[in-house]
Amino acid sequence: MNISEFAVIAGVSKSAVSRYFNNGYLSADKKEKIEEALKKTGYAPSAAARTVKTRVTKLVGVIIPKLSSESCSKVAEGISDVLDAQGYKLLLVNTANDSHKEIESLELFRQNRVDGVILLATVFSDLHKAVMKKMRVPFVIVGQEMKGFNCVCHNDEGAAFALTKLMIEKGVKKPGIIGVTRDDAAAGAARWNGFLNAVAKAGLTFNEDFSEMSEFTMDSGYRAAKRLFSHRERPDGVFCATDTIAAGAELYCRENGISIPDDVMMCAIGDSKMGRVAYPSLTTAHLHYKTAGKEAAEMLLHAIKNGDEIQRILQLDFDIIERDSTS
Amino acid sequence: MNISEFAVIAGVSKSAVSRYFNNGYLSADKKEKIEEALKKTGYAPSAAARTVKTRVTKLVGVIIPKLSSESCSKVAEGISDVLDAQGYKLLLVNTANDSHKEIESLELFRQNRVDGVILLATVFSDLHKAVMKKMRVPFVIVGQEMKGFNCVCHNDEGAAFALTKLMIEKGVKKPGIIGVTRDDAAAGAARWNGFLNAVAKAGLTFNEDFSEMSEFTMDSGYRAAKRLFSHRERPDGVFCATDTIAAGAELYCRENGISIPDDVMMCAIGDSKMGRVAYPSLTTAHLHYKTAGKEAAEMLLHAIKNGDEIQRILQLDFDIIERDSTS
DNA sequence: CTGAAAGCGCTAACAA
DNA sequence: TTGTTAGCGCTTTCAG
Repeated sequence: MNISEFAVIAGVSKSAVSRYFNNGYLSADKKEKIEEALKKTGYAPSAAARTVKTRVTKLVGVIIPKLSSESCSKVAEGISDVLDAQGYKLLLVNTANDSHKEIESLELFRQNRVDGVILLATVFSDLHKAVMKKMRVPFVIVGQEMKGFNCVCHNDEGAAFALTKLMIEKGVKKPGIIGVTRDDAAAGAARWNGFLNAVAKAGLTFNEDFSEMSEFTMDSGYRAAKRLFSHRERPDGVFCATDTIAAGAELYCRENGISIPDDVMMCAIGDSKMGRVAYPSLTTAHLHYKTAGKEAAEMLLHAIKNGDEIQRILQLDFDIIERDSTS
Repeated sequence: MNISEFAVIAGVSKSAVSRYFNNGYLSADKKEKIEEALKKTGYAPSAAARTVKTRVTKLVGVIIPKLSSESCSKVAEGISDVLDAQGYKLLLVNTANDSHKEIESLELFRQNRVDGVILLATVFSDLHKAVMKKMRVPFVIVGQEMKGFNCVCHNDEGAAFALTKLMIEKGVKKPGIIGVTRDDAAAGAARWNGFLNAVAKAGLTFNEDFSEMSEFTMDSGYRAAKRLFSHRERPDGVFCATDTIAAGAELYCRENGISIPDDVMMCAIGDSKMGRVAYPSLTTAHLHYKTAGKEAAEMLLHAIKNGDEIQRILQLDFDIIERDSTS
């Protein structure tokens, strides 16, 4: 059913119906008629037709690399919270870390005339940047700092620094690290830097044997720990890029009689639920994921409303949570 | 820019442009012209205008109660995987367990002429059912069985039964339970029933003191465990409705010198990451969340394509994962 | 294979 | 406060 048919049924004009759903410049009499007919017919105006006319969609495109990850889903929830409180709808794409899909999604968003885009960051190519520049709508990147774009990010380097410093203050002399690829600016590069800086600043020399690369999984963390502890000399404190990796590393230690924190301290970033439950419970840095999502959404809304050209970068601080793995 | 302006720039007719984006009933010459102009202008056709004309949206509405929960986000990921492989877009609403918001979302979906709706289930009111019936598009409910609707659900009762049976076979004589509200048909009622049936079938009598109610959080699980173990007599095996609850309960036990599995065995449903890391590692039932999401999406697509009137209920089985908490 | 033209469902002047 | 009317950007006959 369309507005004309519905208007006939309600016994009013098209305009009256349109006004009912918009301004409300309407007599009580007609209003009532419309409401009655609404109950009878279940008519709902077509958002598409309205969009053609008004050019407003109240749509925001959101790109998530991996919805099932704890951090991503928290950010997404934050975004959703503020966006739909403001009457915006979410067009959600889970790219599964496929950068080709990210580009496609951007095209999709353009066709759907989204009012803005929020992008959870992982690895950015030049193609990304080019396509992003081409979009004429406001953009917010979450989780990574990037020249020329609005960003909401975490203090990854600071958190890695603080955690490493903490271990050193607790007596660690031979710090080690299980990190991730530096292609990932936030979880990779920044956290490596924070770790390395803390080691240098403490006047310790960093033993290359005490560093391993890992994927973002427990199993990979487990295997990295295995490699790490296979050398004759062993670290007495390990910083892991993520809680998940640390959980795998703790598992390896437990299975191989390496005592945490006595033989080796351990800490990581993320404050996932896992870390609290792990044994020993994991010292970690809490990153405000949900808040990041909320802030990103608010930043986007601001940009949409004010057509801002000036970029903003918001960095959220972290909280260190000391638990048994460094006690 | 619209199709007419773009057509002028490309030096072809509107129709040619339209054909380019649809059939492709087009000479190579014009095709080339259009592609060139596309690069120059970055024109993208308006999905809304197309929808007004064709009445197809390729949109699916998805309602999630709590995006940041591990199980929900896995289901969502599964849904997303198959839906956007088929060119469908996701209109995502996180209702935060607010049933009022669920109803609103349905209205939103109707205005946006979604081709179908997937609803992650928690607690259903009559209002829900009424509104759902009113929608003229296919519907799939995930996580709960419900007469009159397509469903993809888990064998909650079977999993609870199997887990409880397992503990009893391992020597548990005084089984206890930390459950959730029966208003939740799946995580509540079904799992209670599975537990109770297993106890009865084993010829054991169930001591009312050995049952506690919990929310879906670790803290609540912790407190429930505290109450559970405050009686003079204690259970020697506890089934928890969810891994999260069990994690809280394990924490309580560890802090209070109650040894798992020696003093009390423990198990739960969900196979969350936490359970693997927990100490002792948690015996659990793996529910195929991501698969459920995929199946739901496929069921929906099927219904959309075939306009099926006949309801289907798909029940996914579980896998028992034995770990140290019942070893 | 192509272009002109009608019309999808709605909104927003405009004149009443 | 109301109804009439002219489009919004697109697709799709229809006649060439």
